[in-house]
Amino acid sequence: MIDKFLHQLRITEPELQEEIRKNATITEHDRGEFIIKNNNYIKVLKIVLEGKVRVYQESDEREILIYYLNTMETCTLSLSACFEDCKSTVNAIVEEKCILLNIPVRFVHDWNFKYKSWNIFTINTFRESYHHLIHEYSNLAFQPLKDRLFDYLVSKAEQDIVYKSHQELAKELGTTREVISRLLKKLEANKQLRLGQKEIQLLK
Amino acid sequence: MIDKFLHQLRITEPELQEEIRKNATITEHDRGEFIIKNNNYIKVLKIVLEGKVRVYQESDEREILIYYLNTMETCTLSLSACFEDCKSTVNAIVEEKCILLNIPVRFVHDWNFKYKSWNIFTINTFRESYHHLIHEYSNLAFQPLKDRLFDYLVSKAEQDIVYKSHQELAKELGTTREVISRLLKKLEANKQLRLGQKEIQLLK
DNA sequence: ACCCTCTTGTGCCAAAAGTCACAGGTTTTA
DNA sequence: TAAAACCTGTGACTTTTGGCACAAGAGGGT
Repeated sequence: MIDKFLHQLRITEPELQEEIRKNATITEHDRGEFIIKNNNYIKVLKIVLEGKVRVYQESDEREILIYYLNTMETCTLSLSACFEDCKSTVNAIVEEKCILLNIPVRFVHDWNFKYKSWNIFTINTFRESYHHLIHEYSNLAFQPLKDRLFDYLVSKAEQDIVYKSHQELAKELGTTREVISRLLKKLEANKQLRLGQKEIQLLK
Repeated sequence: MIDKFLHQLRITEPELQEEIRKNATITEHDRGEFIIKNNNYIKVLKIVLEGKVRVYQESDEREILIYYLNTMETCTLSLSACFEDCKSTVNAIVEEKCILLNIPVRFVHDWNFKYKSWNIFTINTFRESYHHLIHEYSNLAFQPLKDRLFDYLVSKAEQDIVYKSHQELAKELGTTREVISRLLKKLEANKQLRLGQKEIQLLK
């Protein structure tokens, strides 16, 4: 399991491989479990070896998706916290049963200047996250919700089907269930999709 | 001028100082000049030694502020581009006459693993920008425009006064001039500020 | 079969934000 | 100093989004 991770991230230095094996732990988590909670200190960097984690911000009853962590991805905010002790400003919850690699923060920090491949990993994580977030940011600023919803469905579809409830979509897009229901109805009337129970089929 | 920069960023390695002096150029730019244009390739990392630069995204007639670059700050997106050749997705325009330090991208990339202080500079730039952007993102998602406007004024005030037109505020907050005018009127009626010509005085 | 929870649909109304149109200031500049 | 360009205010209207209430359907478990 770790080998696959080392390979995918192109971590080739034997010393670094050894350090990771020695200092990292592997844990399993079921759907619904919190990996990171808002306002808690971050002690370990978590890398998703398998499964899916949803990272979001909340405010009162609303939520908004920051990003999903898929296989071989790490939480950029945790990574950031490795460079300066700080509290989390987000929540992370397991969406699909997952296996995590946990690396205590002090190593993450040291390795950055010690191992070239770790340095690249760090920089790339920041870069990709930053670009992704800017993109989401301007979508949020410029696009009407209807478009954001449709784009989101397209991006999340597997074989043109999205298996999510309206409530889940609402939370990911930072709005309420009724609004999503109505917009979906409009999209259906527009023949852009077909609605089922917890199942949205994209057309064409 | 460069010395001040080296000192502020705690760049202590003599070799790196030497490299910067040798390879970087200094340029001056007047208000209104474009530093970076959307869709252009990024060839040099620009660091603001003096002055102020506004970095924003645009869509049709609308704009939205990504961040301001103040003294001794660099454009995170340019920094990112140093690690992979790519086009800019933003515009950067000079707001206050400024002096820039220009470093060709290939150096920026190499120095990251070669000089510890440069590595720290890079990581810190990414970290701070990322946190800032997440903060803006959830404001955009959760806060009504009226609150965003007021918070923005507070953050931009010098001695409780903001010297900006409604049009400028609209562009920075991603909305239209009329909306800003009306919200400002409400805030004035609410005794939170007093309106003048291109001048908004915050009260209390 | 029955209960409970989750899911979806929708009517009605309110608030927030955007658009269009126009009028009268102020500042810049030629 | 007169024209042009920018700045502010505002009425009237539309669209978008949100909040509340209620009803009906689906699905799971005991």
